[in-house]
Amino acid sequence: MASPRRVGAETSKTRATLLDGTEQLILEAGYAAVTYRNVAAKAGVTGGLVQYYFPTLDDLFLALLRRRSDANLERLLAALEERPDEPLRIIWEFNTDETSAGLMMEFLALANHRKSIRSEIAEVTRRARKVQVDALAARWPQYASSAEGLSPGSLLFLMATVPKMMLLEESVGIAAAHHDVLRLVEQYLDSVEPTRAPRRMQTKRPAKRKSPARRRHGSST
Amino acid sequence: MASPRRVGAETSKTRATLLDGTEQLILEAGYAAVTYRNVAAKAGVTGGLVQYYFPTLDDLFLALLRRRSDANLERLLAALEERPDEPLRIIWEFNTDETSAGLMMEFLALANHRKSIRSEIAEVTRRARKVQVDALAARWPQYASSAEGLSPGSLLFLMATVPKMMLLEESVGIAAAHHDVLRLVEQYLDSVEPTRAPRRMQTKRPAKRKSPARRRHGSST
DNA sequence: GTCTATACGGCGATAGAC
DNA sequence: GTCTATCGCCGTATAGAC
Repeated sequence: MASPRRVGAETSKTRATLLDGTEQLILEAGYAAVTYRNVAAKAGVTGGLVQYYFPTLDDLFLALLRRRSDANLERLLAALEERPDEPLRIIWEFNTDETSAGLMMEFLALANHRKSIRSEIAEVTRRARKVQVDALAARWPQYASSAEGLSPGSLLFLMATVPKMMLLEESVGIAAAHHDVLRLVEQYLDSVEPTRAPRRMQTKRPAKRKSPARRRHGSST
Repeated sequence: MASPRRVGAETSKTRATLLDGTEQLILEAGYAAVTYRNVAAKAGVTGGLVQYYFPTLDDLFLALLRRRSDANLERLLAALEERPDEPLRIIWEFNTDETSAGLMMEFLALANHRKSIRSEIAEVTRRARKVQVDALAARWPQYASSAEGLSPGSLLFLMATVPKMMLLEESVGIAAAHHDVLRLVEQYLDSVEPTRAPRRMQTKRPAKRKSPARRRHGSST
């Protein structure tokens, strides 16, 4: 039925390089800049070769989305295991990661007119949400009292959604009240999830786990 | 400097029809479906004529965005004047409007790779935010006590942003915790903004101002 | 398994005919 | 005010070289 076209191996180094370049391209110029010719130029190969590994652009986007979200999920699980006493801070930081949020927003936009992306986005989001909501539910008494009617799901929705919306707005140049919101959240985090070293010299938050700098290779960040 | 190309009159009826069709096209199939050929086919004219009125696709998108956001702002101002005692409910309803939110999300996505859209989106968002934040600030004592550190700006951010994020997620098929969040918000609205008829027979919210149904012509909804 | 060359129809955009 | 012709770039498909 489906075309018996030949496709490059998933373990190919070239394939990984193409994915790296595509990711960079999306971050720099938006998903619309992802064309066979652009991706090929970035990697110094021909367009046909890109097509050899990714027969359609959907295949390329999908591979990229999967690679990125698998890495993200791993990162999330590692952090939750490493700092079991502050899941909410981890959730906030996880959803504040600029690179991932930027990429995810591009994919969300892509989802509007590429069905294959839509279902995959829904799937990976559900997976990530489940991990996070379970982490909150496990220590729910700690958070339950903070607002009447609050559930693990709704708290997670806010903590996952608000930073993404802030990043989205910032990307078009709107920053109204973002600072206020940030203060509000940090205040809330301090109250429901006091850190082991309760007071620092500054009002600064405890350091991020890792620099969010863009590495060229995909398995981190 | 700029090209001295000929452009159709802004008052043209054909022009308005083209805008209507484009809006419909975006809602049905995403902004990527907006091509001269598609828009022309929908209106039963030739692609060249569409280009006569909108020399570039940017011009078309921009005209659409302006028309829609002007209408929205008018609608918002009218509602605030009509029900001066419940600005927060109005803000929530305003940002929950499906058609507008869907359109705005498409434009937000578009903004990622069309600079002209980006700046216009920022501009209209700022205008709408200002109207809303002023409405809240005017009766701030009523809301100030609900959470420590809450400011008109941050409350508005949440009330404007949360429903949009819910609609965005729903559009890709995610509904996790949305019901919980909705309950939470309604509970909050009831507490800080009790309606004049304080208790109904049902738990139902007071009726929406207007059906959000899609009209063919753009000056409403 | 990897990679190149070439072809096709649809696209945005431009210039200019009617 | 309306419409056609044309240009260069796009995704995609295929055939075949190494």
